[in-house]
Amino acid sequence: MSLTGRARTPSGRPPSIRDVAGVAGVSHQTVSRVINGHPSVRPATRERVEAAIAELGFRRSAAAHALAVGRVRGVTVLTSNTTHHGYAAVLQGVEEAARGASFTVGVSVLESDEPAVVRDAVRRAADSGSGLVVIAYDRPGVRALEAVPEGTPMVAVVETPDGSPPAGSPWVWTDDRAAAHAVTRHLLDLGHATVRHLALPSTTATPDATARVAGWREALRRAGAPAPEPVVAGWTPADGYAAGQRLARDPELTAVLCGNDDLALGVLRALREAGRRVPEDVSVAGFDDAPHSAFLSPSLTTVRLDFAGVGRAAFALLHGLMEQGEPVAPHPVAEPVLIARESTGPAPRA
Amino acid sequence: MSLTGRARTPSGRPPSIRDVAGVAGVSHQTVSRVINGHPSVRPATRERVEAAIAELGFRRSAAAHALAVGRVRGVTVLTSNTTHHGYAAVLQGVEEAARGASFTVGVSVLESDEPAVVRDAVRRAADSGSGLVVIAYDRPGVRALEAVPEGTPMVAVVETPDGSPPAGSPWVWTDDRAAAHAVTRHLLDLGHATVRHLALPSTTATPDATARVAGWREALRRAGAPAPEPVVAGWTPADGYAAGQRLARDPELTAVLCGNDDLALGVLRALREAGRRVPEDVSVAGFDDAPHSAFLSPSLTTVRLDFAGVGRAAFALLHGLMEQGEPVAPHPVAEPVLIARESTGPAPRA
DNA sequence: CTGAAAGCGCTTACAG
DNA sequence: CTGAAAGCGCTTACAG
Repeated sequence: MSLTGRARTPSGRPPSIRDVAGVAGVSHQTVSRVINGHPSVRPATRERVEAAIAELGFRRSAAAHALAVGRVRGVTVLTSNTTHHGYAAVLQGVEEAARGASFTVGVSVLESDEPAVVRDAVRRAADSGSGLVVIAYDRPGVRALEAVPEGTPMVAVVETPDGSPPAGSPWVWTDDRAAAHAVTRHLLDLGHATVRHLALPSTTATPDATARVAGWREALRRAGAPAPEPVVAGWTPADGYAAGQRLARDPELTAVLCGNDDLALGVLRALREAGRRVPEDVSVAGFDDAPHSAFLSPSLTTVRLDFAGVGRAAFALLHGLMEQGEPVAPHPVAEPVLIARESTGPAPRA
Repeated sequence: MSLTGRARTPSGRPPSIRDVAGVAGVSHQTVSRVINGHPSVRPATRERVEAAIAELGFRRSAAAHALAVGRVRGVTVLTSNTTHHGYAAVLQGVEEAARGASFTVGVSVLESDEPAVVRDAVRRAADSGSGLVVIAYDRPGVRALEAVPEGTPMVAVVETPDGSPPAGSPWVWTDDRAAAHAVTRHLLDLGHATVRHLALPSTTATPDATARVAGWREALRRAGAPAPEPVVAGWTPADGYAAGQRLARDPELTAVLCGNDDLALGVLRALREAGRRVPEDVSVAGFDDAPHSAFLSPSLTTVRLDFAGVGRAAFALLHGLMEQGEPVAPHPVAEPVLIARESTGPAPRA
């Protein structure tokens, strides 16, 4: 028996349950019972079968299993992106949990929110017979959510849990609203008259529908501070840099909350180039606590979000859906936590 | 016919080629010919079949197809990590190319280089019947490479193309050696007496086996510069920070080449805290040109590596292997290019 | 507790 | 150019 590959029968193909049955002196049906942990198999029989399995290096054919049962022990993640911190960390969490459950994990990226593109991706994912985790942090994701055929086991990773979840399809989210509220509050407490917001692209027509924008606006309202229009920037450091250059021209600007840490990184650079010191002249806060944020100069005030936890929770829910056929109690996800660092400070005196 | 889900036959299950055959008035075998683009089908027949396919919303069962042909139109990426820039970008490239070829993409992470862990992951990936792309930038990846059963279509993404590739399993790489040589040369040309190197963890027992270390050392040797021991740091900003704190104590230090941009980011922070200015006192260079590197302060001198291109090339090779059964000419991957920015400058005068 | 039969939805020769 | 038969490797009732 080879240490690495699957053993081969004399005929050259990998051993099937029939080969195992032959060696163990039972029917292939009994072999099926053993590999599925069916209770009614005599211990002695079970042992003979297990010995034969080990001897032949038998491994169940995933394809045959899938064909027979009509479903696959796998999850595919539908997402518009695999490299931005939040997305990548959710994917990481899903993979980790799926691996623990011996589930296969697939990835399918949504290149745009065009109906044809989204429909195709969703179809292919659903056709594979696996369960779905769709990351609906953006337009393509939200569209994909809507395109998932009924009956497909799915869990959605969303920013805001409003609207109504498709029947039987649970949602997982971090409390971005509370998080945004907390950072904004932190800035206000430092004496800033108001806080500008550099927003991520919205999932909907109205930017206010996103939890981050809503939390920020609410904190402003409660404090009686003016609420300037949020500016939609993008996702990347380059986007933050571009938006930051515009913001830097505003002499009133003393505090800005960015939709994620990458935007904040770009803003930091733009402000420095414009000769505005952080945090002496302008305070900058991010969102997510990406791995590099603690090491920037100045280090970045942000709010830590447990994206990997979200991914693990999403898988746990999906697993419940697929194995028990019933929704399960959601896995707990860590609360967002404010991480105050060097990039925020007292408002400059007027 | 539903716009989203697969249509259902009256019996409640998705339509099979037999259902299509019934509607088109042909045998299911002819339907199979049509969906596989077999040439010998009368145009009129083909049209009838295609109409029936559209009418029923037929989609071939991936499981049945896989069972019949013994292989799956899919690729699974074996990797120790999915979030670090290089790994994430390779994955992104593979996914992009695979999607274009209607291949499924799976991800399996290697949690450690323990034989049992690696063997398990490789087995499961191979069992799925898909082709394999293994990212062998580190120990777990290299171990996985060795554990792939013969006969499994595979392509390896490696740092250095030495040793011997498993028969019929092509390699893809960027020329890290030349890249490291170029950055080191850049630093030497700026008048630095020598260049320290903060290395990524090695894939082997001897750090010199890695292309980046080799290129750096060669540039030093050619210039007749002393070659201080490389220090193995890790992968993350936190690792770079820790190593940077130690380096910062060395009064001789004027130039450091980091194994990647994340390490460099941490080093930048450590140097600043130690009161050593970049680039006036110490020049710092990275490797990879990660998305944030241009926006740091100072912006980071680095070398751009086309990881996504590597991923696309890896898939192209695998695709050739799986469809033509023969190795194919490698897809071109962009040459590394030196990006000189603010973090490197003339050596300070002694 | 165990086995013989039928079926999951395709493809691969083999006829014609 | 098209169809009837057998098979891919499992699971799901149904008997006993």
